[in-house]
Amino acid sequence: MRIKAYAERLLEGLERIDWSDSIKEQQRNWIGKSQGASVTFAIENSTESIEVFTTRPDTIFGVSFMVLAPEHPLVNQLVSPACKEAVENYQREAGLKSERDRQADVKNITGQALGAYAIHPFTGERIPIWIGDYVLASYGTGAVMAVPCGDQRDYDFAKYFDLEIKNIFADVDISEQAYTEKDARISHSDFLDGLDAKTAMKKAIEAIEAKGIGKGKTNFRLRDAVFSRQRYWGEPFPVSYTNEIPSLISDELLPIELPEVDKYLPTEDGEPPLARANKKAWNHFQGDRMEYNTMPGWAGSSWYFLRYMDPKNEQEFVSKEKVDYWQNVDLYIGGSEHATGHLLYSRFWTKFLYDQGYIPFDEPFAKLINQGMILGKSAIAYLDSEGKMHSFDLIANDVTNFREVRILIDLIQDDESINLEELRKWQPQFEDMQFITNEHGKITVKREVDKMSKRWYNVVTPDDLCDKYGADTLRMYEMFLGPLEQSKPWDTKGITGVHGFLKKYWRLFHQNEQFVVSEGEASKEAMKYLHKTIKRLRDDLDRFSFNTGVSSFMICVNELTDQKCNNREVLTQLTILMAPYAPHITEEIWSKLHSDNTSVFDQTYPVFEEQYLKESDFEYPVSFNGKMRFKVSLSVELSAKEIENHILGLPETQKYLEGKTPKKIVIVPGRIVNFVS
RNA sequence: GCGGAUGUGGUGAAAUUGGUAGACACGCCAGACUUAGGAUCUGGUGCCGAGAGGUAUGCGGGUUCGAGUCCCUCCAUCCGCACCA
Repeated sequence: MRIKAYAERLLEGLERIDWSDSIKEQQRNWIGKSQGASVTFAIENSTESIEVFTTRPDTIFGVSFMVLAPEHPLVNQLVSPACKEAVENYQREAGLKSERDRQADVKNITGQALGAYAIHPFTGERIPIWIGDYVLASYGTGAVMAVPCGDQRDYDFAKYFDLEIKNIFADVDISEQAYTEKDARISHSDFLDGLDAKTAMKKAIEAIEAKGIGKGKTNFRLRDAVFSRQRYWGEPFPVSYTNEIPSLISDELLPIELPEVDKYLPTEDGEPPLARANKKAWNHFQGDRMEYNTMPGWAGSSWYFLRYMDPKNEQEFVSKEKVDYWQNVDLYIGGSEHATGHLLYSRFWTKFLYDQGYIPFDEPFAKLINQGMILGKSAIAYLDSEGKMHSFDLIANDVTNFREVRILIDLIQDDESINLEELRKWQPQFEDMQFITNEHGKITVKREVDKMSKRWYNVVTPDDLCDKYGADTLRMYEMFLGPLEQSKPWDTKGITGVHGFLKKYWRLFHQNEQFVVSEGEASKEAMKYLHKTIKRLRDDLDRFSFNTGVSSFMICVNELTDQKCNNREVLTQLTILMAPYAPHITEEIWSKLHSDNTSVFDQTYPVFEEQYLKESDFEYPVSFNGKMRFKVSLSVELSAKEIENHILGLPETQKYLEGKTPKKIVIVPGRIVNFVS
């Protein structure tokens, strides 16, 4: 999949979508755009040449050697007879290491001279060519022009192998390390002398292009992706082979379904699992054999949302009409772990389909919210070298000589100690374990927050809570925990608060276990709180602030309880308002409010009306030098001058002014009063 | 190393455009009703202080009548990428 061809547009599109900075930045990093130039270096006594990519063409006069990746295709041709053996040894060693290992082992500088020389395009100087595994075959051209004065890795390499380090920066000391800033003037560089980096870069590229040895170029870190997997679970390709020549299965036979196999494992001779299927196992078999590879996970995830618009369409993945109507996804809620996988591929596919004219948009998800993960609290116990378990509180300041072992969190009691009886039964290794207990005879554990995972024994399931408190309580508690985007450890300590709230809501409708609501007009106060709540919830919902939404309901129910309000109209509106948050209890209440078999979910959602909130007075906080001292309730009708006069006349004001005349009086009607002295 | 995010009570957190810091809960304290409470209700609860008051949003500075919020420096924690030329 040539995702690289879309690199520039995948970057540009980020400007137009409402995603978090962190995800956008992750995608930018992953795409890894760098601008510079490609330069071709001729090779002494050879018709071959080496192309390099550099982001610092301005430093071309600082080149004192070149480094190729050990796998570079020219290495074998260029190596001198004298260096041949050493080079081959080096290549073999580098080949043994995986790319990951090579990248992990950064500090270890290795390399080998080829005994060949390139020619500097401007100075004509001989430049020794080396190989080194700090140069990656898969990035750029797999070769670099080394400028030790301006690049720390080149500098380290040069120091280690005692290669020349030219200083081409004016007034910069490079005796200890390379100078990687771009703010020095260029020197010892012929036509670039005296220029700043930016100008020099432009001029260097012009010179390189004029000489016909290269051009300005943009490089991307992003790599093209293989679109096949040697796994069972994945969409099968509609492809068959005759004499190993592939051909497409015709449309009317689609879809090709996964065939049954005896095992989901590769065959003995290394073919993918689908090779296990016999002819009859395929719903349509053609040619000598079917394609054995399946598609990767992101094949379907990249565009499934389009299919949702038109799931029964047998002719197209989505009809023009439907996709024109629905357009792209307005809001996508998903985990940030998909930042450089699904979320990038999906953008790529969408752009491709847009280019092909199938869909009218080129970004799949207009707004993205990353919900935080609910984390688990692992319990860690400590074993000494003899296998005895020590209470954590005894050894907390030094655990270096202990081995950590994770304990099933169900065995941890409220005081952070292990239920030892249960522990012995849990796993055989603990059956005869000896314990070094604390003064209470207990073994405490250390708690650590991790992703929930079976291997950490820190998984909690919501089932018990659901049994105990009901689904509504659990649902609202999850919302109440904190901001949607924030990760947090699962902690059920506060769940009784939400449960109590729902009971309090229930009690608004009941007296002595009888359902009682009053008819007639609601009080002004009750309507005010109802509409305050409607407004708050509307704003909270706009911000996806579910935690404050739940608290808005609590405030409202507390207030209505205090007012002893059981007015039918007010409680009906509140119930509709709360239905999305606590669907079960509100539907139950609804059925008590209405005997006509309607559902609370079919009702019109309450709309905020300003008129109920009109206040005649505002309680002004009166501050002196920014410190709030007292409050005074005044009509909202008053002008700033009238407020000032009234407040100046108050005895408290005179007390805090201590007889002085204030330098300045700041009055913001409807907000604050501040005296500056 | 580069980039992103987050730092507020004992705890989870709130404060939407700079305008009463700590809403709403948990926990804790005191009380009521109870044989009992993991039920319900009332009051209190940032810290220091008997009080008046002082002080407080990671540290330090700045802008402002006024800063959790804006600007600068630093620190800590978490996450992503990392020999990318």
